[in-house]
Amino acid sequence: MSPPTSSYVTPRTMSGVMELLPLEQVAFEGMIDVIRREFERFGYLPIATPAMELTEVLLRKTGGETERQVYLVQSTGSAEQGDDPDLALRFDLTVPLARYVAEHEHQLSFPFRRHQIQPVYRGERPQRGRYREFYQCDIDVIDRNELSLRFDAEIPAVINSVFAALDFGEFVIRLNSRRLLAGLMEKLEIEPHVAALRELDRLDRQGPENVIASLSKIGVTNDAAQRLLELAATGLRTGSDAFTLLDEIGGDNDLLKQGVDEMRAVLTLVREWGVPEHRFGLDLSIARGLDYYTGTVYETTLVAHPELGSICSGGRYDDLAGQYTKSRLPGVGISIGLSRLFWQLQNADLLPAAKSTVEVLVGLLDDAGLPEALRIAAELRDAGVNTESVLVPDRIGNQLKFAAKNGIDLYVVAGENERQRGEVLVRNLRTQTQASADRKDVVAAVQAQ
RNA sequence: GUGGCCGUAGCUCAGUUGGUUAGAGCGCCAGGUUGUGGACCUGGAUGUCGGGGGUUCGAAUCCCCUCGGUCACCCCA
Repeated sequence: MSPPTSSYVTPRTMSGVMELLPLEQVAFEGMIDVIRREFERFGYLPIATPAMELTEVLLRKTGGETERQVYLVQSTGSAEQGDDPDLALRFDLTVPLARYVAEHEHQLSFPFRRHQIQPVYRGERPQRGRYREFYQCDIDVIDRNELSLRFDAEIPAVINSVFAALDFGEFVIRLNSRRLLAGLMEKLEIEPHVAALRELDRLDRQGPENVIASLSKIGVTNDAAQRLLELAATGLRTGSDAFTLLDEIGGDNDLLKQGVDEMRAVLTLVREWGVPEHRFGLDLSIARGLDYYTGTVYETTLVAHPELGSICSGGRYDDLAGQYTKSRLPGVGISIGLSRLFWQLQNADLLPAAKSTVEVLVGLLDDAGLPEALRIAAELRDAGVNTESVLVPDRIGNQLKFAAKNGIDLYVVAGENERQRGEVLVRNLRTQTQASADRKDVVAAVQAQ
């Protein structure tokens, strides 16, 4: 890529990674702050796991598909010796969690609620809004032996608080049950459950004709496929409509009866958790491709932007850490794909105007004013105001331009004129107003803005 | 991993059937304004036309290879 005559290497990142400019980074981290705050309001504790795991730990559970997407890690020394890579980058936060809980089971308290906000890595062909390194924001609850269905309802309550706080418009949490779907398939005499679930999950992308065709390939009769899709086509049912639909499905077999009963209980509990009726419902087309889900599954979409797809999804798994321990550790949780969500919001122009973490720029018009400028800045910092100091005098126009370009709303300066009068100038760039204040009142004048 | 499309300035692109020193808008920098920002005006910088090879008197333009990007599938956040 770089010309051989040039001594420079073209500065670039690999494709499929998200690197932001400072003001974008401020917005991104602002979202993380909100998400973490809401997670912690519900009692979820933070954990962090290493980006790398031992290959044998990471790949124990997975089938061929995920294995293909895992980045193997190896030191050059190890490679020179011809060793196999024994390290790999995590591709989600759930598998590391399983290892973590199994490893530290006896130091943890159950039910164990944890949140984890870290990047994960997938060796995929990069695509629109899909990354090879991206942040996941996960919460999960793990318990021993049995995990009450009440936790299945806590999860939507947390999601509700998170997205209400993020304030990107109305959203809806779609719930379904893998057990219920399995019961339905038993009723319709659809045999390979997992494969059929995956086909169902592709309904929105592939369209009904293709899904029926694929289903017939795995031995599902046309009639059964038709009836399955009819049910899936009912789409989202909120409020009492959800319960009506559950009544209609009934309970022709034990599995179906259990699934319907559980779903009924979960929906009732979500209501009791105080999630508004219009923000959650039953959607029989939600299947989730991941095969470790066994019960309730979730997907969340923005009402005004269905094209963005699911911005938060998860579910219940009856035995999270079966690969690592004899203990039976059921869990339920969700993951927000923050990098993709951020990219989508940015693209849909849904992010608020960029704002700096710097609240005040203290200007400098002449060298003689430096000591005073530094004192003013120190006073502001002591008062808890993030303050950036101009250290080399420049034209005031350039300083204001700098503040404006960098999302700083307030500009404070004590030039020669102000210093003689014992004043400071406080300019608000957003309201385009300014006023002089007594030098001693500078902190109050800034805080009044 | 499979398949399609595209590579010209930092970005979006124009470049007439191959024909002199390759252009525009936006952005960037400077000045207009030695104490007032987003507007306006003036000026400026930046390209081995992704790289290599070939055809030709002549290639950004045609051919081959290669690298990169991108989209769809697979899968998923």
